[in-house]
Amino acid sequence: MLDLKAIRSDPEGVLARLRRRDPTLDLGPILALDEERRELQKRVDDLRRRQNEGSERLASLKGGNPAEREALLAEMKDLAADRKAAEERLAQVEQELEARLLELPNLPHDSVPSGTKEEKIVLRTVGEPPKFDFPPRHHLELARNLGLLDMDRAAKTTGARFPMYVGQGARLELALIRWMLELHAAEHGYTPVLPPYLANRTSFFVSGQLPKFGDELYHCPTDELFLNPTAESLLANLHRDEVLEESQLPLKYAAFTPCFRREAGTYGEEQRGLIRMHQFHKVELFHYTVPERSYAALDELVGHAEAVLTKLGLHYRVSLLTAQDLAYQSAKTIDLEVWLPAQGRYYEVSSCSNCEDFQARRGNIRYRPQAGGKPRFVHTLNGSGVATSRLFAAILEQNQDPQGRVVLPPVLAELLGQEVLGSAGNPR
RNA sequence: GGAGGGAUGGGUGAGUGGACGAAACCGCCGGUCUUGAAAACCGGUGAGCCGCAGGGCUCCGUGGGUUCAAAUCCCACUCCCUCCGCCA
Repeated sequence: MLDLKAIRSDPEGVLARLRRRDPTLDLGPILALDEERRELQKRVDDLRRRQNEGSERLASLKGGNPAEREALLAEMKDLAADRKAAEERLAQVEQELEARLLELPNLPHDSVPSGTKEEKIVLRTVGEPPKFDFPPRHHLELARNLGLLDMDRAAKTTGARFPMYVGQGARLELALIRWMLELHAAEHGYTPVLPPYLANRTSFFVSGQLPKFGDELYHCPTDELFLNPTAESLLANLHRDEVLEESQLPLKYAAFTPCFRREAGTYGEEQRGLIRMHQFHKVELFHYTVPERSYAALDELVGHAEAVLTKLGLHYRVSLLTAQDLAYQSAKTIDLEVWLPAQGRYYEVSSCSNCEDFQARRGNIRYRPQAGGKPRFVHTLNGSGVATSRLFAAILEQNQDPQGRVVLPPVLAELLGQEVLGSAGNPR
């Protein structure tokens, strides 16, 4: 949520920044509603004041002149009725204003380039794409042949685009998850979290999925709960309505959850294999920081996510998203994209964002400055560290051999106790 | 699922219709004392809206209601705790 005061004090400036992200955005209705709200508020305040004064007089009049008392009582009844009417209109205007404000996305940071999704800036490329003297196989083919995935039976039990990891596939997936969580906890100073996988409506308003992106969420209407689409939603609500001490900051959490997304729409080739699933696994990193530190924290966060890829020896690149490509709640986003040889392109496995005070404002998450003064909103950052269904796909494709086996990177070979997937003795 | 209890400021917690934005304690800030710190003592210290300001207004889980007037009375809901039942 944007700061209404900031909008009011510089509407043109705010609008210009918003339009870098979406040229169709408009502030007119919000400004008009704000104006109306303030007028109504003044009227209600004034009626209230008169009522408060009358009440005091009435209390002091006890046992006094009955006629005077009677007259005052009649006057007070009118006042109460007027106030009630004004309050009702005020409530309507406030509701409308709130709804419109909740629909506005965050302002892009000045360091974010203008442009469309396709115009993102590749900041650096790490490692080299592996060279194959044979046509690299698709991870789906590799996984099927090696008995790592059973997509057909997943389709039978659940439907298309749900993964079923089996055998060594299940072991590999779990090993990756556990290894990433340990890496962030032990080496990067994160507190590990296993949050609930469902959350209530309020939580998704705070994180920004609602009201605009409800279509993406799986909804359980009997209990009014939603399935977690990313642990960001949960972690952004951990300290909702709290006033933290500055000395506690930064708070850094690493959560593992499955992620559930309806992915309404079609995505062509991405629907094949593990690229775009309704359910995938992700270790999510989240920071609560003071505003002054949040952009330094973004760089650190990207580094923590990158460590996963470099330690696995994967080829990937780092991109800065343009204003039009930013997620709704983000002021600046840096993506990590891993190379999938069979597709001949890079796919996002991590998206690291600074949401500044956008989520903090929605969730009323503040901290008390050490130097004294009023509580201020914290800045929140999130990033995948990283999403594993795609990581799994990249490991298979980048490490395949001519026989269709997978030579595991040393880190994973140690975790699984074997160097090659598909070698003799591999349970099928 | 059944029965009961509860929700008050950064924290604990008192407060059952009119001077209550709210006792007390803790925490935090400032001061006295001290070479310095601690302790002790003194003072200050909730959040937000409107206004240039004086100032006004709101907020005691959420939403409604009663009343001239609600933290306080009534209704509904949410969450937490205890006990019983069921269950991995």
